[in-house]
Amino acid sequence: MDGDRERGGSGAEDDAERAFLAAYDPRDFPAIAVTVDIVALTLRQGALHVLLVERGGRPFQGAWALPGGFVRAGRESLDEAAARELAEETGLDAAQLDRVHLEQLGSYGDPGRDPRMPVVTVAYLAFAPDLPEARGGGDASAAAWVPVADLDLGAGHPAASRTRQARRTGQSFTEPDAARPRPPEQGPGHGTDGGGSVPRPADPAAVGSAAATAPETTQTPLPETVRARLAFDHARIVADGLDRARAKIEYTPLATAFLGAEFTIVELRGVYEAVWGSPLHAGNFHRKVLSVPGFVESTGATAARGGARGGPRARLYRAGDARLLHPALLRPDREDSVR
Amino acid sequence: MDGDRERGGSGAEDDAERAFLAAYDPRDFPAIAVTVDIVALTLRQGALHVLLVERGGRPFQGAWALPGGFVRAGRESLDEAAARELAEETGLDAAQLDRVHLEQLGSYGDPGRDPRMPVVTVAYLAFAPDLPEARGGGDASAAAWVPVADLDLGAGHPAASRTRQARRTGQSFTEPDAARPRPPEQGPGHGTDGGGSVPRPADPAAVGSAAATAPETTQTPLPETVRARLAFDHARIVADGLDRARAKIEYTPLATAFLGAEFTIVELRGVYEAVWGSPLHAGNFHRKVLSVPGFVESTGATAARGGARGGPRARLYRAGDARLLHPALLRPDREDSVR
DNA sequence: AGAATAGTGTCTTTTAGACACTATCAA
DNA sequence: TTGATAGTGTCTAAAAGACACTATTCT
Repeated sequence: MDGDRERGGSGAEDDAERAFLAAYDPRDFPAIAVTVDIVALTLRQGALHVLLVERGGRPFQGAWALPGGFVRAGRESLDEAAARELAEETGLDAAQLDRVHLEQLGSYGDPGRDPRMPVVTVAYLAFAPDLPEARGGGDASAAAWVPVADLDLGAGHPAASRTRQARRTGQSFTEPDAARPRPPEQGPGHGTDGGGSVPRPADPAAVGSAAATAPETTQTPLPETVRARLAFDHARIVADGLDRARAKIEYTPLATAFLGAEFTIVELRGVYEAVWGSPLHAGNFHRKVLSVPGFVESTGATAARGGARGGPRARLYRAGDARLLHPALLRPDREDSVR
Repeated sequence: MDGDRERGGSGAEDDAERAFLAAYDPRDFPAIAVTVDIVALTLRQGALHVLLVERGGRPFQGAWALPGGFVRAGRESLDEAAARELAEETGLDAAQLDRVHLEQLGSYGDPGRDPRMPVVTVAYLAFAPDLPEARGGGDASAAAWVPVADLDLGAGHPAASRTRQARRTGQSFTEPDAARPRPPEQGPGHGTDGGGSVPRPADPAAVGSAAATAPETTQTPLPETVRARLAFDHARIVADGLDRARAKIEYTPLATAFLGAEFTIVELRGVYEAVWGSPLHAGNFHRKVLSVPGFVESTGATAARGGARGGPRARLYRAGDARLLHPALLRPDREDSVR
């Protein structure tokens, strides 16, 4: 439903329609502020990072929040607003933005989520290749790519995964998210998606090649405040975004959106390991990726040099033309605990 | 991001925070009307139906639209607004509503989607068991369950599936949706979901048992106007909802939400066939459903009578406690055309 | 009696995953 | 030279799907 449907009237001639619209007063209707917020994910040094901004104003002054802003009513679509805000916050130009995958995540409008007024935010999820350091552009006092592992997303675990699905079912998580079953997506509202309680540990410290590829270059020492909870309900939005990302790379080739135009299978595996938070079998992963039609296509070239500590030079690939992976790359570790 | 972050200020003491909020004027911010619209699906006589209301007022007077209405700013969550509107439109009480699955589908806010003013609608998707005839309650002049097959959802095909994903990629659909690969979900905005262009036809007229179970009881002769395009962008929202529904029953036990508390495997198969629009192998389906842990559990009882034209009495089951199906029931027919 | 139907058995193909192995390259 | 690494081969188990078959019930 859109707008009212109370006021009657009969006869649907164009003239009457035009007259009606001319006499229409939008202020007769309840209004809510509408914003977009972006969960922008990227890989830096083999670890998953999310773009956050430090709030310059109240409320939650000094706290970290998702980049975003008001939708320009009637002048842009929600998608356009999200792209615009992402560009403003990252300083990306149109060409770079083109390489970023952007999709709607869901809307959040609980009363009181913003203490000032009713605000509905339409959250977006972005997958970006490694981007230049965020300039605290726009109106944020600072912007930074923050390792997802450093966030406290509300369930008391560092890896940040179990969202309200898990909380809803009352299951207690004793393991990081690698053990979660694949959650098909859905809006943030209701749902039947699982959270799995899984007994078997999957050593998160040993997330193989992702970490291996990256020497101990501790970039931007992260502000203490990041460990504090995010502003508004942004912790939940980020958690939902991570859930979506983890599910999405199972069925789509979107993992390639985290990489450059050309990449090796090992780098691609690094994406999956970083997003899923668990190591994958190198040999099987390699064979599987090549067996999915349209996932990647060979460039014929090979990487400039071999593995970090030796080994043959890896072949280079670029993203294929598939929009869906078939067969899919299912997450391991969901045991049979999908109940 | 929520609300402004421009106005500076330092020091985050609680008193200052309170003072700030007291002095805050929400009218400083651009406002947009926010509504919820519900794509409510159910099965009637073995065919998938969607709940529509006839618009009593302008614009689109006399056209069919999704049920929905304004969100009561600050007084209810989006989920609550959707549940309220659904109850109002169907006349369901709380107990019945409890058996309806409701989840957020996505938000739609293109400029001009409502000719009167900027409106963002948060669409919801509902799966309901066969409900009493919709009373044109609330403010709609009429409400009716309309067979999805009778809708013209914009791509020139009766089955209503290919959405803007297909249009975006410029693929031309020559087949109904049975041939679509499984689309992982995503918001309505961007995406990489496929639309598959598939050569092999899957006779949509022969949707086996679903139709077979239902004798030729042509219910409510459908108004001519339904074949006209839906109001606003509701055709696209319905198409997105159908896509979501088709994907969702692959990985979740939500197909049971279309049935009563107790059901037979054959009835469950009818749900899949109606939603996917293609016949399934009875024997394999039966074995597969029973092999998925937590999908259904036996009640011990059997149906009152056997199949319509003979056969043994089917056993009765109820929904199990699984939130996800593992292994999933993947849609057939996606060929290898997932590219 | 005849026909349709619920449910099971069995076989083949595909896919997932474990493991072993070779060839290549960095240090 | 040593050791890590890219990539392949092979085997087993799980799952998908085709087909045949039995037993039960309606007309």
